Amino acid sequence: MRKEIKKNAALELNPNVSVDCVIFGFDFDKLNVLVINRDGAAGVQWALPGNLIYDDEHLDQAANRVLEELTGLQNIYLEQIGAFGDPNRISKESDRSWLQSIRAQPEARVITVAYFSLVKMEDYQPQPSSFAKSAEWIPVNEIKELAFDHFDILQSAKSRLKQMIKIRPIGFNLLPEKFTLSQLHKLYESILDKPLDKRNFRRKIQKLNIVMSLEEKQSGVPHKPSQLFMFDKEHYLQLTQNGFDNFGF
Amino acid sequence: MRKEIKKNAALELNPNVSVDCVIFGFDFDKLNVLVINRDGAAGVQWALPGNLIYDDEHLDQAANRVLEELTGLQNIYLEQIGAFGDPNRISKESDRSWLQSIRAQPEARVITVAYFSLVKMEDYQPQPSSFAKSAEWIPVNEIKELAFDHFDILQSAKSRLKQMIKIRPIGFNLLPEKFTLSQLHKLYESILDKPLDKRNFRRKIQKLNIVMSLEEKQSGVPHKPSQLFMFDKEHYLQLTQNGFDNFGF
DNA sequence: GCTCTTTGTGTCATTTTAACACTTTCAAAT
DNA sequence: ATTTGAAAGTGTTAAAATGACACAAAGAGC
Repeated sequence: MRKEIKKNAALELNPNVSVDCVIFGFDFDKLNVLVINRDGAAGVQWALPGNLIYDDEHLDQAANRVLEELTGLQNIYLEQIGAFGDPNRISKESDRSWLQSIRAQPEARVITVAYFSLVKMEDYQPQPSSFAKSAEWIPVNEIKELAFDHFDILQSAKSRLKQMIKIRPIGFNLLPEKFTLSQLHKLYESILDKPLDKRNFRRKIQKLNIVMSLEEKQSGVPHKPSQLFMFDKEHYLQLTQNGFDNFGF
Repeated sequence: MRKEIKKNAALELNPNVSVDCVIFGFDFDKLNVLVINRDGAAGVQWALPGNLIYDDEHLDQAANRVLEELTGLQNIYLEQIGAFGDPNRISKESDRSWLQSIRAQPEARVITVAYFSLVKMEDYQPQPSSFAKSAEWIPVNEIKELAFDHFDILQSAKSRLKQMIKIRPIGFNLLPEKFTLSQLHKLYESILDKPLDKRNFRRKIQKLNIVMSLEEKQSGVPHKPSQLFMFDKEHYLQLTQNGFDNFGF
């Protein structure tokens, strides 16, 4: 009988726990984050996509759900950053009133579990004016403020990404299937936020054996066309499993 | 007025969020974890110390509180691992009945936020039979099972510790103020779970400039007495702040 | 003074890193 | 057809880091 009650509760939101996603995308030039906007009194205000979890839902499931509800994408690289739970996280008045409009219990103490995810930007171009909430890609470095404690979460996400990319070749999730080494190079520079020597970078990547050069070349570019590469899943998996200490740039 | 209500709620436990602590200690030979025991039908069952959070409490505060309630220790190194929230985490029958006995809402969906902490074992020796719950240091490698999802949490804690110790010199939190290089050496071997060449280890540590050799030597040991060292806070802080990429063993 | 146990130390061959500049290839413009 | 602009691609060298390896020194206990 207790079980029955729980089953009925299946579709109930847990008022105390939410997930928020820091969704990174790379436009071949810089790192971007997908944010949703709300129109407030003081102009546009950005927030990370997120929502309360359902009572019978895994945290990872909830994050995937939020991601899919927003972008329609499935099977996306997603990793937990951690829990954020300052009881005073809703300090700004604008945050308060926003919550009033979307939550059944706007004053509840909420712990949020943050995730970061890596998507290929080509896979999702937000429509300029979609229905409920409109989303937008914003360059990471241009973001100075976000709702709630989302700016802190973003900072954590950035540093976690920085850390992870030195340990595992997750950067590939941000690139299309075929890419050039220059694009990969630029990607690493964007994430690590510092210039990397071109020749040393290429040497290091190639020695890892995680990229395979294709027969194909770029075309239509007004300069020497670049070799295209794919990444070598077998070696990649091996490396991610064995831990792979040394990607140190 | 809303505020008043919140104030009254200050002492209320949030039924949906708990913290659990993986408390590591080093006995100069191997890594240990502090677990609390419960007597069940099927013999002794260990669990990580943890509890529900209060509604007005920071997560970090809650973890510190749990740690202090159990050991009396304050200002301990503590770092969040992440949130664990399998809705089926209470699958074992023994877990269920235990919860019945300690929680007001034993069936509630609980998200737990896990922390790992590093303490000097000399600072806390659990009394063989303290009052409510008795705690015990158990060698990490001997732990095969824990209540709830605590075993998963322990695994995460171990791998996080492995990771962190390569990036920051946090190992010092596990040693007394004065220690020998052999002790430090053994500590690293225990955490990384592999042998490290003695001379190469010493070379590397010394080059980092985070240890200062004291004038003092070990005494009373039936072999050549070892030089004692302290760690150099200034250099340590510098290194932890600047990120410090390369501790790679 | 002999034994046991742990400390403490140096070298060398190999690998890894960082710094650095010029030629090639294509498209577009003239 | 030739020129121009823009990014691709490529190798060497000096310095630093790594990993492998063995033996003498110091004290306690007998």
